[in-house]
Formats: sequence, structure tokens, C-alpha cells
Amino acid sequence: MKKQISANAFPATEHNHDTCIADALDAAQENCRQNGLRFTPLRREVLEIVWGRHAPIGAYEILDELRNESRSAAPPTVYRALEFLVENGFVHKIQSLNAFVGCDRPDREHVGQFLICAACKQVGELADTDIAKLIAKKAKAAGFNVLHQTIEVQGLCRNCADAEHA
Amino acid sequence: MKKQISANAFPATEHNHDTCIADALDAAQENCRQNGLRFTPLRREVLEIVWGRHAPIGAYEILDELRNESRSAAPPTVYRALEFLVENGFVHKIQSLNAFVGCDRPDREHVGQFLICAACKQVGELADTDIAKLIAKKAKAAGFNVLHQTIEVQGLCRNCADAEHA
DNA sequence: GCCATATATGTTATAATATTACTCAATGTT
DNA sequence: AACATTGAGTAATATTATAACATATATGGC
Repeated sequence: MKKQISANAFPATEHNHDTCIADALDAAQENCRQNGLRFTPLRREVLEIVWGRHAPIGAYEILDELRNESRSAAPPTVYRALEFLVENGFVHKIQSLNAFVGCDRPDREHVGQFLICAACKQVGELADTDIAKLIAKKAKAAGFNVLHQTIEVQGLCRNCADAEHA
Repeated sequence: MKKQISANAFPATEHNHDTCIADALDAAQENCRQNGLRFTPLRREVLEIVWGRHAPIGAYEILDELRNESRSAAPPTVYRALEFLVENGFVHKIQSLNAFVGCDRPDREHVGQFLICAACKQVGELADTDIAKLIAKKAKAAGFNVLHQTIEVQGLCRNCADAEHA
């Protein structure tokens, strides 16, 4: 049975964190197996660290965690693993934060819109094709041919908005 | 008479570059006067350099140009001027490029969607409220309260797409 | 105009993010 | 087994951005 995608872009408050990491790793492993990609120990460790944070994490924080795991690591160690993970859709880079988050829909071509909570720093992901289509349409009308979209929305998630009014 | 905004997000091919810079500087000066902001020589010079490039320009490239103008300058010189210019809507930061572009609609709250040509590196700006509204609506439906949107679209502008097929 | 204050800029140093170049090891192909 | 390809280790460095503190310049109250 295929894993059900949560409709809630901010699932962190209600899910089992351990199984979510395990699920993401399993899904990545399976996806790599099917596509002939090498899910090496390093790539797995980096993906695990990214999911472990469950919020945007910087490359050098990942580096620190790798070193804590008593692995020899330098910046290229991290950036190369991240390059692989981003290229294959297991991780997204949040451009406005220079940081990385796990993605639980590792299909290569999906559009993603990121909801970045200014208070709790967590990131939710929409995969809304209406938004993607509208942007493509409007860009086309301006004579622009879209290859990729970077959509990052800053604001407050429900929990943090509620907390503010309390 | 108010300056007419071009409907073309990539006006660079058909406009008079000198007057476009002059217009932008005049508009910024006038906007600052009206809002009690200090349009200092440094800020003017940085804005002029940004517009002079008419494509995204990095902070350290601006720094080099400032130094060429025989002005004493260090990174904070540039970053502080950019902070002012971005805060007041005269310049936008393109997050996916760590670079800056001039904005000819210096109203503080406007939404902007950036069309970044992968070939010629120029950036066009849409100010499409339909896109902004749809994103706000979809985010709201996910329980997320939007404060700011970062929309950067990578692709090919008309000229470069035409050139490719030629 | 003069002073007090706030704002802007100069200057030095350093932090944070990312890449290059070169080496060696692992994997997979024939 | 020999070879080619891909991944990882390592050292150095490039690029982007900020902190901290000193000095200068503008602005409003008197």
C-alpha cells in the first residue's frame, strides 16, 4: 500500500516523528532502487539528519551532525550528498533561508510551494498545481517559458498564529 | 504625468537604457522626498549601479563598482545601502541568485514575481495580484497566514527562446 | 546658529555559505 | 583481472553576509 500523503502542510504537530523519518528513508531507498540510483551510507545519513530536524537545516549544521556521528566529513561531503538528494527530489533547498528540508514526495518533477513559519521555523509544503499552472500561464503571457518555479511563502502557521492571539 | 509602467516584463530589448536609469533615480528621489527618507549620495550611487547593470548584480560586484568610482567602501557599505533600498522597495533581492535588481514600482507593499532568464540572465518582474491572491488563498486553506511571498520563476525569455530555435 | 540626538557611514575583523581541485576508494562492466 | 565510472576524503579557497565599534553628518529643539 502506498503511503498516504497528509493534506496538512504542517503535520509536525500530530505525527509520529520516528516513523516519519523511517518512512522517508524507506521511501528514498525504494525510489533509488527502482531508478538505479545509489543510496549510499553517506547519502542515507545526510537524509536522516535532514529529516531528523524536521525543519530547515543548514549545510554546516548537517556537517556538525555528521562529525558527531564520528564520520570524517568536510563541506564537500555535505554539499555533494545534498546535491544528489535535491537532484532526485528527496530534499528541497529553501532559497530564502539557505537551508534544506526533506520532501516526502520524491517524484522528480513535482512543483512545490513552501510555507515557512516565521515563528516556529517549520516549513510546510504544498504541491498545488493550480498555483503552478497560473504562474506558468501568466509568465507565458509575458513571453516567458517556465522551466522551474521557486515559491516560498513567509508567514505564520496555524499553531503560531493561535499562540500569538492567546 | 506619472511614468507609464511597461506591460512587458522584459523591456530591456526595446527601451532607452540611459533614460531608464535616470527615471528610476528620479522616481526614487521623489519617493524618498515624499516619505521623509534620506536619499543619500551613497544610496543613490548604489541604486545607480544596480540599475546600470539591468540584471541581477551581486553585492560584491556593486562593491567593486563603488571602489572604481574612487569611493571608500567595504561590504557593510554596500549591504547597508541595499538594506535601505530593499526595505523601501527600490531594489529587490533575488533569493535564488543572491543578487539584486532594480524595481520601478517603489510602492512598499507590492507583490512581485520574478522571471529569471537562464540564458541572458535578465530578470523581468510581474506584479500579478491573481497569483498573489491564489497563493494566499491556498495557504490560508492549509491554515497558514501569509506575510510575504517569494516567487522566482526560472526559464527562458522570449528572445532567448527564439534564439534557441533559430 | 548651537547643541543634543539620531541617523548614516567608515573601518576592521570575522562569520556563514559554497566551490575547486586533486586524491583515493568503491562499484560495475567487460 | 583490467578498466572505466562514480562516489568520497582532504586541503585550500571563493563567495556572501554580519558584528562591533569609531567617526561623521543631518535634523529638530531651543
